[in-house]
Amino acid sequence: MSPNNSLSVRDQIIQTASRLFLTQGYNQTGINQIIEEAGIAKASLYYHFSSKEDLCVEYLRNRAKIWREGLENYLTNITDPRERIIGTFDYRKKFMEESRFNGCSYIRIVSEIPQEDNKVHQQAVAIKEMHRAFFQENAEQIEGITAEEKTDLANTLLLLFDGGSIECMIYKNSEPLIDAKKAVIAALKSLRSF
Amino acid sequence: MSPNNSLSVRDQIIQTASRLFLTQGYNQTGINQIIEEAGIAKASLYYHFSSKEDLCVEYLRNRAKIWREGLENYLTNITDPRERIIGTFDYRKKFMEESRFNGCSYIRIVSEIPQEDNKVHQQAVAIKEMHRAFFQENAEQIEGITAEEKTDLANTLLLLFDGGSIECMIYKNSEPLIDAKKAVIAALKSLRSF
DNA sequence: AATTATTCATACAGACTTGTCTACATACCA
DNA sequence: TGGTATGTAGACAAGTCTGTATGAATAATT
Repeated sequence: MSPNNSLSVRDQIIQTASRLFLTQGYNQTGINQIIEEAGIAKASLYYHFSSKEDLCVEYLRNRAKIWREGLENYLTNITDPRERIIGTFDYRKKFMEESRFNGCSYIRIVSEIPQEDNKVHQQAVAIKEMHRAFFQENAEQIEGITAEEKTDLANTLLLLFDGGSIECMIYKNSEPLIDAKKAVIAALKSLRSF
Repeated sequence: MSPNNSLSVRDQIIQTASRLFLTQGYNQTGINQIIEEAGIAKASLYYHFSSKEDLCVEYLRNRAKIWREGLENYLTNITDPRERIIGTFDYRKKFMEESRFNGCSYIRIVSEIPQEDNKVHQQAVAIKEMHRAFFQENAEQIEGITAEEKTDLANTLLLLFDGGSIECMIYKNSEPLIDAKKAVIAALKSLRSF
């Protein structure tokens, strides 16, 4: 019975909160604006989420899920680890464009909430760990290079991924991720086995 | 006549605001906390700065100045552009350690204030431009490579610089900047002239 | 010596914040 | 038919925030 669409109230809250957190920032978005733009009652928000922090944790989980599922879908049928790595940067570019260059939710949140004992902060760091693991796994599947080269490659990929994501936000265009992809290809080419 | 030291009231405000903006974030730091911890009156703050935003702009300018002067000093007597580039990552590591891994003020501020028409946001982007120009200038001084290679190198350096800075904040250690330096050396080595 | 610049302490306005509560309506399920 | 889950509207508490105002004291400068 949502006014706009067929989303459940809970999903309507998550979707509106995501849009506002991304375009305005977490601390500059109030509960009152969320409920107003979502078209739901305040009591409904607090029925589904125990606090604004809790809502933010769910927002981060949801963003991570959208990224993960979208990436998996994008990389379907690509098995070569080098191609999967390059494809990840292509998809990141697409993801950032679809988010209107506000997309790196975990960097944004860690910037806004630097306290390590905060559960929102911790959730953001956990998402970062997911990205690290992804690159580590794919680097490990590259054959003909040493373990050290694999680790170095994974670290470099993560740096280029984060740098590209953050610069997309700063410059409001996706050039940095094109540059990052170039650097990734160069890094892969400099490996012995390529 | 400051209680703690011999700083002027204005410098005392900047210093306290810098510490709090970095450790707590801009939006989670109130004017009242700044004046209390700086040991000055509220009227004194508004005598020197017309608003909190204005204070934040000065904070960003001051951070950029500290970085720029510290880097120039660190690179004294180093003329080879490759060595200057590598030295920049060494100094970034040092800088981040001294800032207790909260140091990338411009990324933090853009994350907190994503509105492009905001003067604080604009000042942060201006700092980023300074970094871009620095890498561009040094890349251009490398001899024996094409103009395109110079541009690609500068872009890669900026990505690794930002990625390393942000990951230092996320992981609260300087490993990412060690990794970034490694990647920089690899990128320089892969150039024809090296 | 007189003027101006700087600083103090503190009260206050006005708007905002998150979260609670009341009271009621609807939907589903047993 | 009765109970539970989910929803609405909106008032309210209790605190936060930025910025202004008042009125006096001290320091620097001319």
